[in-house]
Amino acid sequence: MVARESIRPGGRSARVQASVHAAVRRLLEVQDRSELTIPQIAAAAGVTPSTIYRRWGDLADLLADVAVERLRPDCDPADTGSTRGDLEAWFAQYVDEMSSAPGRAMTRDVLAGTSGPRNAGQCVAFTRQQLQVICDRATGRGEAALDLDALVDHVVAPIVFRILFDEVPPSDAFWRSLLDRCLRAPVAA
Amino acid sequence: MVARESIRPGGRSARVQASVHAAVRRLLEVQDRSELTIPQIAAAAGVTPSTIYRRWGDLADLLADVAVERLRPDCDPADTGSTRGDLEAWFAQYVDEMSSAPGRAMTRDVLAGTSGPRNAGQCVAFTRQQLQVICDRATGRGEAALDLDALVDHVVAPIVFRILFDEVPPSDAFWRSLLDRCLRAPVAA
DNA sequence: GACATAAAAGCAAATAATATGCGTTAGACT
DNA sequence: AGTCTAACGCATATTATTTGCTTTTATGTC
Repeated sequence: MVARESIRPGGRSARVQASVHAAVRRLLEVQDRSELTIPQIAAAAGVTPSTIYRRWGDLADLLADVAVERLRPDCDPADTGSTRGDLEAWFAQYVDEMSSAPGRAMTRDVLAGTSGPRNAGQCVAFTRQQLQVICDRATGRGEAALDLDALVDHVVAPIVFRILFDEVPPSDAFWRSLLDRCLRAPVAA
Repeated sequence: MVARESIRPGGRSARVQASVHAAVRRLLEVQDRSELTIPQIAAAAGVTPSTIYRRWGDLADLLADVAVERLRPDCDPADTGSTRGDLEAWFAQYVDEMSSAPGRAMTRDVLAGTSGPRNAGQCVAFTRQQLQVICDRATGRGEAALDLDALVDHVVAPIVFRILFDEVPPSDAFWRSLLDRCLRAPVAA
Protein backbone atom coordinates (compact mmCIF):
# COMPACT_ATOMS: atom_id res chain seq x y z
CA MET A 1 0.00 0.00 0.00
CA VAL A 2 1.08 3.53 -0.67
CA ALA A 3 0.14 7.02 0.39
CA ARG A 4 -2.48 8.57 -1.88
CA GLU A 5 -1.10 10.76 -4.62
CA SER A 6 -3.44 13.72 -4.63
CA ILE A 7 -4.99 14.93 -1.42
CA ARG A 8 -7.09 18.05 -1.33
CA PRO A 9 -5.25 20.54 0.78
CA GLY A 10 -7.07 21.47 3.94
CA GLY A 11 -9.23 18.36 3.89
CA ARG A 12 -9.38 15.84 6.66
CA SER A 13 -6.94 13.55 4.89
CA ALA A 14 -4.41 16.31 4.70
CA ARG A 15 -4.79 17.10 8.38
CA VAL A 16 -4.34 13.47 9.37
CA GLN A 17 -1.31 13.14 7.14
CA ALA A 18 0.19 16.30 8.58
CA SER A 19 -0.32 15.26 12.18
CA VAL A 20 1.06 11.77 11.56
CA HIS A 21 4.11 13.15 9.79
CA ALA A 22 4.63 15.64 12.58
CA ALA A 23 4.29 12.91 15.18
CA VAL A 24 6.91 10.80 13.44
CA ARG A 25 9.34 13.69 13.25
CA ARG A 26 8.76 14.56 16.86
CA LEU A 27 9.20 11.01 18.09
CA LEU A 28 12.32 10.44 16.01
CA GLU A 29 14.04 13.27 17.82
CA VAL A 30 13.40 11.69 21.16
CA GLN A 31 14.03 8.01 20.61
CA ASP A 32 15.66 5.41 18.48
CA ARG A 33 13.85 4.30 15.33
CA SER A 34 14.09 0.66 16.37
CA GLU A 35 11.81 1.52 19.32
CA LEU A 36 9.30 3.31 17.14
CA THR A 37 5.95 1.59 16.71
CA ILE A 38 2.80 2.45 14.83
CA PRO A 39 0.51 2.42 17.86
CA GLN A 40 2.89 4.88 19.47
CA ILE A 41 2.85 7.18 16.46
CA ALA A 42 -0.92 6.93 16.30
CA ALA A 43 -1.23 7.96 19.92
CA ALA A 44 1.15 10.88 19.42
CA ALA A 45 -0.74 12.01 16.34
CA GLY A 46 -4.14 11.60 17.94
CA VAL A 47 -5.39 9.07 15.44
CA THR A 48 -6.26 5.39 15.52
CA PRO A 49 -3.58 2.86 14.60
CA SER A 50 -5.84 1.34 11.98
CA THR A 51 -5.86 4.66 10.16
CA ILE A 52 -2.12 4.48 9.77
CA TYR A 53 -2.14 0.83 8.78
CA ARG A 54 -4.74 1.49 6.12
CA ARG A 55 -3.04 4.53 4.67
CA TRP A 56 0.59 3.57 4.85
CA GLY A 57 0.62 -0.18 5.26
CA ASP A 58 3.58 -0.49 7.58
CA LEU A 59 6.22 1.41 9.45
CA ALA A 60 8.82 1.23 6.69
CA ASP A 61 6.46 2.81 4.20
CA LEU A 62 5.41 5.51 6.59
CA LEU A 63 9.01 6.38 7.38
CA ALA A 64 9.81 6.42 3.68
CA ASP A 65 6.94 8.80 3.07
CA VAL A 66 8.07 11.12 5.84
CA ALA A 67 11.65 11.01 4.61
CA VAL A 68 10.72 11.92 1.06
CA GLU A 69 8.76 14.87 2.36
CA ARG A 70 11.71 16.05 4.40
CA LEU A 71 14.10 15.66 1.51
CA ARG A 72 11.92 17.77 -0.78
CA PRO A 73 13.80 21.03 -1.35
CA ASP A 74 11.92 24.08 -0.19
CA CYS A 75 13.67 26.68 -2.29
CA ASP A 76 15.92 27.14 -5.30
CA PRO A 77 19.69 26.90 -4.95
CA ALA A 78 21.28 30.16 -3.83
CA ASP A 79 22.48 32.44 -6.61
CA THR A 80 26.06 33.38 -5.80
CA GLY A 81 26.79 35.12 -9.06
CA SER A 82 28.97 32.38 -10.52
CA THR A 83 28.26 28.83 -11.58
CA ARG A 84 31.16 27.51 -9.62
CA GLY A 85 29.98 29.37 -6.57
CA ASP A 86 26.44 28.08 -6.99
CA LEU A 87 27.66 24.52 -7.20
CA GLU A 88 29.99 24.83 -4.26
CA ALA A 89 27.34 26.39 -2.10
CA TRP A 90 24.76 23.85 -3.09
CA PHE A 91 26.97 20.81 -2.56
CA ALA A 92 28.24 22.15 0.73
CA GLN A 93 24.75 22.22 2.19
CA TYR A 94 23.76 19.01 0.42
CA VAL A 95 26.63 17.02 1.88
CA ASP A 96 26.15 18.60 5.25
CA GLU A 97 22.50 17.70 5.36
CA MET A 98 22.80 14.25 3.85
CA SER A 99 25.73 13.05 5.92
CA SER A 100 24.23 14.06 9.23
CA ALA A 101 22.79 11.22 11.29
CA PRO A 102 19.19 12.16 10.46
CA GLY A 103 20.13 12.63 6.82
CA ARG A 104 21.64 9.18 6.58
CA ALA A 105 18.66 7.68 8.33
CA MET A 106 16.26 9.40 5.96
CA THR A 107 18.11 8.15 2.93
CA ARG A 108 17.98 4.64 4.30
CA ASP A 109 14.27 5.04 5.06
CA VAL A 110 13.57 6.11 1.52
CA LEU A 111 15.23 2.99 0.17
CA ALA A 112 13.74 0.64 2.72
CA GLY A 113 10.06 1.15 1.98
CA THR A 114 8.05 -1.38 0.02
CA SER A 115 7.94 1.00 -2.91
CA GLY A 116 11.64 1.77 -2.66
CA PRO A 117 12.11 2.53 -6.35
CA ARG A 118 9.26 5.04 -6.50
CA ASN A 119 10.40 6.99 -3.47
CA ALA A 120 14.04 6.86 -4.37
CA GLY A 121 13.22 8.02 -7.87
CA GLN A 122 11.44 11.01 -6.42
CA CYS A 123 14.46 11.93 -4.32
CA VAL A 124 16.89 11.81 -7.18
CA ALA A 125 14.39 13.88 -9.17
CA PHE A 126 14.57 16.54 -6.47
CA THR A 127 18.33 16.58 -6.73
CA ARG A 128 18.27 16.80 -10.50
CA GLN A 129 15.75 19.64 -10.39
CA GLN A 130 17.97 21.62 -8.10
CA LEU A 131 21.04 21.07 -10.21
CA GLN A 132 19.06 21.84 -13.34
CA VAL A 133 18.32 25.28 -12.00
CA ILE A 134 22.02 25.90 -11.61
CA CYS A 135 22.69 24.55 -15.10
CA ASP A 136 20.03 26.80 -16.62
CA ARG A 137 21.43 29.76 -14.79
CA ALA A 138 24.86 28.99 -16.22
CA THR A 139 23.47 28.85 -19.72
CA GLY A 140 21.60 32.09 -19.11
CA ARG A 141 24.86 33.78 -18.16
CA GLY A 142 26.40 32.60 -21.40
CA GLU A 143 28.85 30.33 -19.61
CA ALA A 144 29.89 26.91 -20.85
CA ALA A 145 27.01 24.44 -20.59
CA LEU A 146 27.12 22.13 -17.59
CA ASP A 147 26.60 18.41 -17.94
CA LEU A 148 23.84 17.49 -15.52
CA ASP A 149 24.31 13.76 -15.94
CA ALA A 150 28.02 14.06 -15.26
CA LEU A 151 27.29 15.97 -12.07
CA VAL A 152 24.93 13.26 -10.93
CA ASP A 153 27.15 10.36 -11.90
CA HIS A 154 30.48 11.76 -10.76
CA VAL A 155 29.69 14.05 -7.88
CA VAL A 156 26.31 13.16 -6.38
CA ALA A 157 26.67 9.40 -6.79
CA PRO A 158 30.07 9.07 -5.08
CA ILE A 159 28.87 11.27 -2.24
CA VAL A 160 25.72 9.27 -1.67
CA PHE A 161 27.62 6.02 -2.06
CA ARG A 162 29.98 7.02 0.71
CA ILE A 163 27.16 8.13 2.93
CA LEU A 164 25.34 4.86 2.50
CA PHE A 165 28.19 2.39 2.48
CA ASP A 166 31.06 3.91 4.42
CA GLU A 167 31.30 4.46 8.11
CA VAL A 168 32.96 7.83 7.71
CA PRO A 169 31.02 10.63 6.03
CA PRO A 170 32.51 12.28 2.95
CA SER A 171 34.97 15.03 3.82
CA ASP A 172 34.87 18.52 2.47
CA ALA A 173 38.00 17.89 0.44
CA PHE A 174 36.42 14.80 -1.04
CA TRP A 175 33.42 16.37 -2.67
CA ARG A 176 35.41 19.43 -3.70
CA SER A 177 37.83 17.28 -5.62
CA LEU A 178 34.95 15.45 -7.26
CA LEU A 179 33.46 18.74 -8.33
CA ASP A 180 36.82 20.00 -9.57
CA ARG A 181 37.39 16.96 -11.66
CA CYS A 182 33.89 17.14 -13.09
CA LEU A 183 34.15 20.80 -14.03
CA ARG A 184 37.56 20.35 -15.59
CA ALA A 185 36.46 17.55 -17.92
CA PRO A 186 32.91 18.56 -18.70
CA VAL A 187 32.08 16.60 -21.82
CA ALA A 188 34.50 13.70 -21.98
CA ALA A 189 32.83 12.09 -24.97
CA MET B 1 20.79 -7.13 18.26
CA VAL B 2 23.16 -8.54 15.71
CA ALA B 3 24.28 -11.91 14.47
CA ARG B 4 27.27 -13.22 16.34
CA GLU B 5 30.60 -12.59 14.73
CA SER B 6 32.44 -15.83 15.17
CA ILE B 7 30.61 -19.11 15.23
CA ARG B 8 32.45 -22.38 15.46
CA PRO B 9 31.85 -24.22 12.23
CA GLY B 10 29.93 -27.44 12.62
CA GLY B 11 28.45 -26.48 15.95
CA ARG B 12 24.77 -26.24 16.67
CA SER B 13 24.77 -22.48 16.15
CA ALA B 14 26.23 -22.89 12.71
CA ARG B 15 23.65 -25.48 11.78
CA VAL B 16 20.78 -23.27 12.93
CA GLN B 17 22.19 -20.31 11.07
CA ALA B 18 22.60 -22.35 7.92
CA SER B 19 19.09 -23.73 8.00
CA VAL B 20 17.57 -20.34 8.70
CA HIS B 21 19.52 -18.72 5.89
CA ALA B 22 18.52 -21.52 3.57
CA ALA B 23 14.89 -21.18 4.58
CA VAL B 24 14.95 -17.46 3.84
CA ARG B 25 16.49 -17.99 0.43
CA ARG B 26 14.00 -20.71 -0.38
CA LEU B 27 10.99 -18.68 0.71
CA LEU B 28 12.14 -15.56 -1.13
CA GLU B 29 12.04 -17.44 -4.39
CA VAL B 30 8.43 -18.40 -3.87
CA GLN B 31 6.82 -15.28 -2.46
CA ASP B 32 7.02 -11.59 -2.03
CA ARG B 33 9.21 -10.25 0.78
CA SER B 34 6.34 -8.18 2.14
CA GLU B 35 4.55 -11.44 2.94
CA LEU B 36 7.56 -12.94 4.64
CA THR B 37 7.29 -13.39 8.40
CA ILE B 38 9.60 -14.73 11.05
CA PRO B 39 7.25 -17.47 12.27
CA GLN B 40 7.05 -18.65 8.69
CA ILE B 41 10.82 -18.71 8.30
CA ALA B 42 11.14 -20.49 11.62
CA ALA B 43 8.72 -23.18 10.51
CA ALA B 44 10.54 -23.63 7.20
CA ALA B 45 13.88 -23.86 8.97
CA GLY B 46 12.65 -26.23 11.65
CA VAL B 47 13.44 -23.94 14.54
CA THR B 48 11.44 -21.96 17.04
CA PRO B 49 10.56 -18.33 16.25
CA SER B 50 12.11 -17.23 19.51
CA THR B 51 15.44 -18.55 18.33
CA ILE B 52 15.34 -16.21 15.37
CA TYR B 53 14.17 -13.26 17.42
CA ARG B 54 16.97 -13.79 19.90
CA ARG B 55 19.70 -14.19 17.33
CA TRP B 56 18.69 -11.67 14.71
CA GLY B 57 16.30 -9.33 16.44
CA ASP B 58 13.94 -8.68 13.59
CA LEU B 59 13.21 -9.49 9.99
CA ALA B 60 15.17 -6.58 8.55
CA ASP B 61 18.32 -7.67 10.36
CA LEU B 62 17.89 -11.26 9.32
CA LEU B 63 17.39 -10.29 5.69
CA ALA B 64 20.42 -8.03 5.88
CA ASP B 65 22.48 -10.88 7.25
CA VAL B 66 21.35 -13.23 4.51
CA ALA B 67 21.99 -10.58 1.86
CA VAL B 68 25.53 -9.93 3.03
CA GLU B 69 26.22 -13.63 2.87
CA ARG B 70 24.91 -13.86 -0.66
CA LEU B 71 26.90 -10.85 -1.77
CA ARG B 72 30.13 -12.31 -0.45
CA PRO B 73 32.25 -13.22 -3.48
CA ASP B 74 33.11 -16.88 -3.71
CA CYS B 75 36.14 -16.63 -5.96
CA ASP B 76 38.70 -14.23 -7.35
CA PRO B 77 37.96 -12.18 -10.46
CA ALA B 78 38.64 -14.07 -13.68
CA ASP B 79 42.11 -13.59 -15.15
CA THR B 80 41.63 -12.67 -18.79
CA GLY B 81 45.24 -11.81 -19.48
CA SER B 82 44.80 -8.05 -19.61
CA THR B 83 43.79 -5.52 -16.99
CA ARG B 84 41.18 -4.01 -19.21
CA GLY B 85 39.75 -7.44 -19.89
CA ASP B 86 39.72 -8.29 -16.19
CA LEU B 87 37.84 -5.11 -15.38
CA GLU B 88 35.35 -5.52 -18.18
CA ALA B 89 34.63 -9.09 -17.27
CA TRP B 90 34.29 -8.27 -13.61
CA PHE B 91 32.01 -5.28 -14.07
CA ALA B 92 29.88 -7.14 -16.57
CA GLN B 93 29.01 -9.80 -14.07
CA TYR B 94 28.81 -7.29 -11.21
CA VAL B 95 26.26 -5.12 -12.98
CA ASP B 96 24.36 -8.13 -14.16
CA GLU B 97 24.10 -9.56 -10.70
CA MET B 98 23.43 -6.32 -8.89
CA SER B 99 20.81 -4.95 -11.21
CA SER B 100 18.73 -8.09 -11.26
CA ALA B 101 15.60 -8.01 -9.15
CA PRO B 102 17.12 -10.19 -6.41
CA GLY B 103 20.33 -8.17 -6.55
CA ARG B 104 18.52 -4.90 -6.02
CA ALA B 105 16.49 -6.39 -3.23
CA MET B 106 19.62 -7.67 -1.52
CA THR B 107 21.29 -4.30 -1.71
CA ARG B 108 18.23 -2.68 -0.18
CA ASP B 109 18.14 -5.35 2.52
CA VAL B 110 21.74 -4.70 3.42
CA LEU B 111 21.01 -1.01 3.92
CA ALA B 112 17.72 -1.51 5.72
CA GLY B 113 18.94 -3.50 8.72
CA THR B 114 19.38 -1.91 12.11
CA SER B 115 23.11 -2.12 11.69
CA GLY B 116 23.00 -0.77 8.17
CA PRO B 117 26.45 0.84 8.29
CA ARG B 118 28.18 -2.31 9.45
CA ASN B 119 26.65 -4.53 6.81
CA ALA B 120 27.00 -2.00 4.04
CA GLY B 121 30.63 -1.50 5.00
CA GLN B 122 31.21 -5.19 4.67
CA CYS B 123 29.72 -5.23 1.18
CA VAL B 124 31.82 -2.40 -0.09
CA ALA B 125 34.81 -4.15 1.43
CA PHE B 126 34.00 -7.22 -0.68
CA THR B 127 33.92 -5.07 -3.78
CA ARG B 128 37.18 -3.37 -2.94
CA GLN B 129 38.85 -6.70 -2.27
CA GLN B 130 37.83 -7.99 -5.65
CA LEU B 131 39.03 -4.88 -7.44
CA GLN B 132 42.21 -4.92 -5.41
CA VAL B 133 43.05 -8.34 -6.82
CA ILE B 134 42.74 -6.92 -10.32
CA CYS B 135 44.87 -3.92 -9.37
CA ASP B 136 47.59 -6.12 -7.92
CA ARG B 137 47.55 -8.28 -11.00
CA ALA B 138 48.04 -5.18 -13.14
CA THR B 139 50.98 -4.10 -11.06
CA GLY B 140 52.41 -7.61 -11.30
CA ARG B 141 52.24 -7.45 -15.06
CA GLY B 142 54.18 -4.20 -14.97
CA GLU B 143 51.24 -2.22 -16.31
CA ALA B 144 50.30 1.27 -15.18
CA ALA B 145 49.01 1.25 -11.63
CA LEU B 146 45.23 1.38 -11.28
CA ASP B 147 43.55 3.78 -8.91
CA LEU B 148 41.26 1.70 -6.74
CA ASP B 149 39.54 4.69 -5.18
CA ALA B 150 38.81 6.17 -8.57
CA LEU B 151 37.27 2.89 -9.67
CA VAL B 152 35.03 2.85 -6.63
CA ASP B 153 34.06 6.51 -6.82
CA HIS B 154 33.61 6.82 -10.56
CA VAL B 155 32.51 3.40 -11.72
CA VAL B 156 31.08 1.42 -8.82
CA ALA B 157 29.33 4.36 -7.16
CA PRO B 158 27.44 5.60 -10.23
CA ILE B 159 26.37 2.04 -11.02
CA VAL B 160 25.07 1.38 -7.53
CA PHE B 161 23.47 4.81 -7.40
CA ARG B 162 21.51 4.04 -10.54
CA ILE B 163 20.49 0.66 -9.26
CA LEU B 164 19.23 2.08 -6.02
CA PHE B 165 17.65 5.32 -7.17
CA ASP B 166 16.61 4.88 -10.77
CA GLU B 167 13.80 2.80 -12.14
CA VAL B 168 15.84 1.62 -15.10
CA PRO B 169 18.94 -0.49 -14.46
CA PRO B 170 22.27 0.75 -15.78
CA SER B 171 22.84 -0.19 -19.40
CA ASP B 172 25.88 -1.94 -20.72
CA ALA B 173 26.96 1.20 -22.55
CA PHE B 174 26.65 3.17 -19.35
CA TRP B 175 29.14 1.29 -17.24
CA ARG B 176 31.49 0.80 -20.16
CA SER B 177 31.70 4.55 -20.66
CA LEU B 178 32.33 5.01 -16.96
CA LEU B 179 35.13 2.51 -17.10
CA ASP B 180 36.56 4.10 -20.23
CA ARG B 181 36.59 7.51 -18.70
CA CYS B 182 38.18 6.19 -15.55
CA LEU B 183 40.95 4.33 -17.34
CA ARG B 184 41.70 7.25 -19.60
CA ALA B 185 42.21 9.72 -16.74
CA PRO B 186 43.75 7.47 -14.11
CA VAL B 187 45.41 9.91 -11.78
CA ALA B 188 43.69 13.23 -12.30
CA ALA B 189 45.50 14.94 -9.49
C1' DG C 1 -28.91 25.78 2.14
C1' DA C 2 -30.47 20.81 2.62
C1' DC C 3 -29.44 16.20 0.72
C1' DA C 4 -27.09 12.35 -1.29
C1' DT C 5 -22.62 10.17 -2.05
C1' DA C 6 -18.11 8.44 -1.39
C1' DA C 7 -13.85 8.39 0.85
C1' DA C 8 -11.61 8.09 4.98
C1' DA C 9 -11.56 7.70 10.09
C1' DG C 10 -12.99 5.58 14.50
C1' DC C 11 -14.09 1.58 17.25
C1' DA C 12 -13.80 -3.06 18.81
C1' DA C 13 -12.91 -7.77 18.29
C1' DA C 14 -10.10 -11.37 16.23
C1' DT C 15 -5.75 -12.83 14.69
C1' DA C 16 -0.87 -12.81 14.33
C1' DA C 17 3.65 -11.48 15.66
C1' DT C 18 7.03 -10.48 19.22
C1' DA C 19 9.14 -10.82 23.82
C1' DT C 20 10.45 -13.37 27.83
C1' DG C 21 10.99 -16.71 31.87
C1' DC C 22 12.48 -21.14 32.61
C1' DG C 23 13.88 -25.80 31.89
C1' DT C 24 16.81 -28.58 28.64
C1' DT C 25 20.52 -29.79 25.53
C1' DA C 26 24.71 -29.60 22.91
C1' DG C 27 29.32 -28.54 22.64
C1' DA C 28 33.80 -26.78 24.84
C1' DC C 29 37.14 -27.19 28.19
C1' DT C 30 39.54 -29.25 32.01
C1' DA D 1 33.88 -38.51 32.51
C1' DG D 2 32.33 -34.20 34.55
C1' DT D 3 31.36 -29.31 34.57
C1' DC D 4 30.16 -25.09 32.59
C1' DT D 5 28.07 -21.91 29.36
C1' DA D 6 25.75 -20.41 25.38
C1' DA D 7 22.04 -21.31 22.71
C1' DC D 8 17.67 -23.61 21.87
C1' DG D 9 12.76 -25.21 22.71
C1' DC D 10 8.50 -24.59 24.93
C1' DA D 11 4.80 -22.13 27.03
C1' DT D 12 2.95 -17.85 28.16
C1' DA D 13 2.27 -12.98 28.17
C1' DT D 14 2.36 -8.87 25.74
C1' DT D 15 1.99 -6.12 21.80
C1' DA D 16 1.13 -5.24 17.05
C1' DT D 17 -1.70 -5.95 12.96
C1' DT D 18 -5.87 -6.93 10.49
C1' DT D 19 -10.66 -6.51 9.57
C1' DG D 20 -15.86 -5.82 9.72
C1' DC D 21 -18.83 -2.40 10.76
C1' DT D 22 -20.29 2.31 12.05
C1' DT D 23 -19.70 7.18 11.98
C1' DT D 24 -17.82 11.32 10.37
C1' DT D 25 -16.50 14.77 6.93
C1' DA D 26 -15.94 16.86 2.73
C1' DT D 27 -17.88 17.36 -1.93
C1' DG D 28 -21.07 17.86 -5.57
C1' DT D 29 -26.16 18.39 -6.82
C1' DC D 30 -30.57 20.02 -6.65
